[in-house]
Amino acid sequence: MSNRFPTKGRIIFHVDMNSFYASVEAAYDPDLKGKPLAIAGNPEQRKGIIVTSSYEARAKGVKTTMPLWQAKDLCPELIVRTPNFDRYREASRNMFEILADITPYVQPVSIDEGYMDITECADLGTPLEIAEQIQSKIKQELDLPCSIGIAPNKFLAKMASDMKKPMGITVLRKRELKNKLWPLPIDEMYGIGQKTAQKLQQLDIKTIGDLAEFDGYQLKNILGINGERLKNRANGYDPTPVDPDAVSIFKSIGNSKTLPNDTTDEQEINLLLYSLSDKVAERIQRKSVVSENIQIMIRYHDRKTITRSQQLHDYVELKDEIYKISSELFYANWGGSPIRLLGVTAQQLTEKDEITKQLDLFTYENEAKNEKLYQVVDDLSEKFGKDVFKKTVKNDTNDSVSTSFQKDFLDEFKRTRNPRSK
DNA sequence: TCTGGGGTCCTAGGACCC
DNA sequence: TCTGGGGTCCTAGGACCC
Repeated sequence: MSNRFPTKGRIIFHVDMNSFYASVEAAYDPDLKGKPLAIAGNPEQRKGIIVTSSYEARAKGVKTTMPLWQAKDLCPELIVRTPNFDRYREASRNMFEILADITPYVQPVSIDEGYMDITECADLGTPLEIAEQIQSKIKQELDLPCSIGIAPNKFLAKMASDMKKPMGITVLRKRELKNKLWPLPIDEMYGIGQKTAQKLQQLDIKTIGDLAEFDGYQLKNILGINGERLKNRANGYDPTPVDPDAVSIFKSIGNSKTLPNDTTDEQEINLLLYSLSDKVAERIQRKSVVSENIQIMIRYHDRKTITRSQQLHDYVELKDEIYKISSELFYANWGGSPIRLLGVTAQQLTEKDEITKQLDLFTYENEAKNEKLYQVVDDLSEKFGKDVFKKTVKNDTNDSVSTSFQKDFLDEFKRTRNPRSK
């Protein structure tokens, strides 16, 4: 079978919305256009940090994650709005629909950016024409600005979209790397944050070009496998495909919250753990997945953060199950000092469809029609108790009953059938 | 009276198995 | 009288991104 995602001679777009939240607000309320605008949380609740700001605000030095009071010091005329996430989600949906009109090979990476593989879209025009078409459609229909990078792979497209903002379209060809990419300072490279930039500075690597030409062996020693990858990217090599399905595969689903004030009050802590568990449960159920591992996060007064997780032998999805585990983890690990933030995350997710398939006895029945199999099931049923189907009644939201196998049983079952697995 | 909340991927050590 | 080598799973933490 031929490769669905050719890695040679591809044409990749990176579409990046410009100061997305601020732009959506300005599209909603045109009076905000051309003014220094910031989206920020409520300072009363210790969330007074800048989430996004307009270019006019950025010109005054306002930056993302800056505390609100600091932003106002720099820009006293700053207009501040609290986030309207429903608005942003809708704008995002509309934006991705415009992209999907061009090709099905669209990979959203966040609410406001995504990759497209337009290699097979030659009949729609040149890449530049297609990019112009997308950009003007998003502007006309949604009143939102974006920048588009055009390149032979995702990394270069990402770097290209950053080169001209707002409303830029930048083509970055392999032969242009030396002139366009290599002169950039190392900390502007995607994948290089503060820590890595520091390490590289010590090796006298100051630009992406320096990195591209640096000794690969030494890089690998210092940065591990990432060193190799970064050097490859600096040389314009990135084979990763545009994967439209990537976004739907969640590895974890979590909620966390910074408290209005640091606390040791157990009632407050329990209440928060419960509401976080509730939110996580609601989200995993909406996505029709179940979890085999629950993690909690505790951040203390001094911002020191610990995580503790529990590997489960059963699938969980209900808020009471998640709360119980979170609570146990919390009390087993809390030292008693004041808490700034709590988080609950469900990990090792499996789609419910998948487990019902996996766990459906009839699948095995068809697969191996022999008596021994039934013997195995009988033996194991005896060992694990008759009730190998675990019935769980969802509380509150509805009366539905979900049925699943006990995981222990399934593992044992599989092992018995195929001793080589595991 | 600094530093939110949502994620992904990688690493390193220990347990355990063959 | 001396401890190999490969592999997987699990846990905790760190780096990075938007």
